[in-house]
Amino acid sequence: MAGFVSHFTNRLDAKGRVSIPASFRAVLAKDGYEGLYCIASSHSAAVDAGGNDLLAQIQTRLDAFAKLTPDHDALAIALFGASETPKIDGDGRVVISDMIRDHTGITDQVTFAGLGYKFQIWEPERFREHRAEAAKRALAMLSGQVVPAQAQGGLA
Amino acid sequence: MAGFVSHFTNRLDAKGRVSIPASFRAVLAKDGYEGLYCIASSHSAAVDAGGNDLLAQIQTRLDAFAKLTPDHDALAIALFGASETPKIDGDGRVVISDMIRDHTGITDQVTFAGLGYKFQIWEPERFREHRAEAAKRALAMLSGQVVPAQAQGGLA
DNA sequence: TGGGATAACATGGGATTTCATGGGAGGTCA
DNA sequence: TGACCTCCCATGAAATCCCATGTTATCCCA
Repeated sequence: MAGFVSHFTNRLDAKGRVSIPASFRAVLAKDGYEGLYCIASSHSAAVDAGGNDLLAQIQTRLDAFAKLTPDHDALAIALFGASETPKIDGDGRVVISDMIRDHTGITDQVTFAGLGYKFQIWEPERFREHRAEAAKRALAMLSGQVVPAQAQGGLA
Repeated sequence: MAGFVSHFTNRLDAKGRVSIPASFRAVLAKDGYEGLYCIASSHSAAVDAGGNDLLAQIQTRLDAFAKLTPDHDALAIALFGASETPKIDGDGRVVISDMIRDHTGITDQVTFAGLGYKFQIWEPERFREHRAEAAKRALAMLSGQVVPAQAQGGLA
């Protein structure tokens, strides 16, 4: 399975719910995580979302520090404090929380963008801009003008 | 399960009680600990809280020193002396003790912040400040500017 | 290959449950 | 006897469940 692929835009209803794209739900089901794990992206107006795979990435970052130390506490607050685990209802929908609205600027529509091991939640217009920008960078990278950074880059 | 995730702010009632967020109660129930284990954080104006998982971490710290030694005694007094095990009532509430008020500055509202294996109890305003600070540190840590301390580092 | 039958899916809304919060009554300890 | 602590019930708001509907994509058979 290719993971979370492609992008979709769905409407928010009067109760603040959106349908998660069916293909993304299928990936989540295979991953085995109950519900959805969401965390505000530290470097863009998007929210990262996924299941156990995404959670494992974050846990790995935390495990580099010993528990009960100031470093571990600070990192855990920064990561888990900016996280949420909304439930997915029987129809495959989640409610968009205030935290997500604030961080993304979402009002009445939501764009879901697949990134393989996770997907992102965007306000549609901002996603369009971000995507155009990303396309430029991708072109530069694929043409060899940018050298891959060593692992240890920022989260996500 | 991701453990204690996200953060919530609840109001203290006239009797000094607060509701523990339902999602945190669910984690505690799964953990199997009866009640709640609380210990003042040694490095911030917060109180660490959790169940068996937190208790095990503390025990591990203690086990690094041989029993019957002055070091072990001192650490045990420091740790357990700053601890409490408040009861959780039938509605999922606990009474905020004087020790917690003194250590956190809580007056009429309480913020619960998830850190995975434990959660912290904060005075809302102090939590906001601490979180902003933690976000900065996290960025530095994740970008590799801070070297992870080896497990077994000081309790700080 | 065309086109109708079927299934999947996003969306809307009513009904129900959960949850945080407030307050009363009985019990306990000093 | 009075302050405090449990246990229990009440309530309003918010979250969740469940069913309905229209539209689009998929399937199937001639």
